[in-house]
Amino acid sequence: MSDSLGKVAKLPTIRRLPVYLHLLRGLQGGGTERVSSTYIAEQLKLDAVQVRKDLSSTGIVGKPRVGFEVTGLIDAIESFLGWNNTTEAILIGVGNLGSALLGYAGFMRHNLSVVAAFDADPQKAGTEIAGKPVFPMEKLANLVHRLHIRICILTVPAQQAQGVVNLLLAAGITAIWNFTPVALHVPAGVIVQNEDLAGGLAVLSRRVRDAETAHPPRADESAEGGDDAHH
Amino acid sequence: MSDSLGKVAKLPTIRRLPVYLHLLRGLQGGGTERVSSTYIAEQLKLDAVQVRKDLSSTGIVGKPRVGFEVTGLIDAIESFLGWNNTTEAILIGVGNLGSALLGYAGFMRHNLSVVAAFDADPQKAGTEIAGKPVFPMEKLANLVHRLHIRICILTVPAQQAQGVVNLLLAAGITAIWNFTPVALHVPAGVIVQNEDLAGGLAVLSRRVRDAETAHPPRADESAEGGDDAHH
DNA sequence: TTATAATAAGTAAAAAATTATCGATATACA
DNA sequence: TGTATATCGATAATTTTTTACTTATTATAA
Repeated sequence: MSDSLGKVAKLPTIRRLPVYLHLLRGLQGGGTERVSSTYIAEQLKLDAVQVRKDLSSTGIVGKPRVGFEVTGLIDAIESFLGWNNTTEAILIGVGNLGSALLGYAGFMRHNLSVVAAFDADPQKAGTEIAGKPVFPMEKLANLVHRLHIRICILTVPAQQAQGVVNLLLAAGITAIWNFTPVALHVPAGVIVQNEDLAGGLAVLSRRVRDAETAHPPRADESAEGGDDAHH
Repeated sequence: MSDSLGKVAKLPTIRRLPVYLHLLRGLQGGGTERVSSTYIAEQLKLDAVQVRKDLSSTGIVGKPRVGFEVTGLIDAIESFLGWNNTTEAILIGVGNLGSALLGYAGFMRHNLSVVAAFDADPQKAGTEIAGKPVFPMEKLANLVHRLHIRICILTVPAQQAQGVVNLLLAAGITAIWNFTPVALHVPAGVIVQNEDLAGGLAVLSRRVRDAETAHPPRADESAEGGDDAHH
């Protein structure tokens, strides 16, 4: 029921925290010092009670009639997520998606630093992408060991996913951010976070399909009804 | 309670459907004709009852002692998601992530076809990325209108997100797959599917942090305890 | 100093999602 | 032909998540 820092927060809450963080950083940049749950809820189209509950799970407390300190909130969320100190990670599979993630500035803002990339294609070894060196797979074990890397971003083709994971496990990786559609097989204690884009596309597709069957598309355009939900 | 095709399925179920689909396609490729919920659950580390419930929401029925027809299941899931006929979409913002998504073969497998990309940078206009033409923003309205495009993949920088969305709405777009961390403001009836990667990273970070506080990391490696959950 | 209004926080209720239980059915095998 | 067993489907129980409601606190202004 209690946690080392803040209370227990469940998955949907944790997923919303970065959204709050983004809004709060914007407010901070604009010089705002305090913010109410009501305001946040309005901006994010959420329920004010839910906002308060989410925020309270990070351990922060607000003042009645005043709201929350923007800076304090940001700190609380960041420390709750472990985003206040940099974590190093590697990335495997420098294809389309892998290359994009290497260049994705968002990571640094969230204090995940990709220190090296790997690819099975010998052509890619020795090159740099977005300033990150790409190594051949043979160097994986050594480098992971030497730098004490724990986290790996996995962006290899589906066919190779499990094979690569076996190498990762042998090298000592304990957390995998899995962008492949494969259900990875790992021993207990190894964290796998699945981030298959197909899931989001499925939800979008279904909602589009529902909207269309509700009011079939005609030659002219239309834009009413339906609903805008969060994932 | 009932739907035009299949029963109502809630978000978590819909998110799992592509995972089933991936497994089923693999089985189909291997020549397997029938599969049981028990087997699927085992492979995907899910509960067999949940698998049956998920599948039943697509309208398919299985046979006791036999299981489900692999091909029938694939068809059912695809048609439930609207993935049996191609939908055309555009993409806006040809940065790192946008370029990657343009080249992401996964889309075609899911019958979402990106027919054109747009970018505010005039340098990029006229080029091609992954075989897709990149146009300047001025051509947006005309092209969307002419091709009756409804769906847009949004991969622009956060600062420009809402501005671009306003253009999209004016052009007649009714569904946005939003890869920015911005809470978009759209009128009722327009579908926004948020796909911020920060949410997944937050869950991963928190799980790593939890695992570390549970058994603090020492100089040597370790890999026990914890749990491997789906998002 | 007191009244008022905005807001947080705690408690309770409702809804959604997951997991468990049980009966029915179809195949395999004696 | 009859029996055993794997599997589905439906119902129920549990847990999680969201929403609603009530109480308490604090700044503001009369």
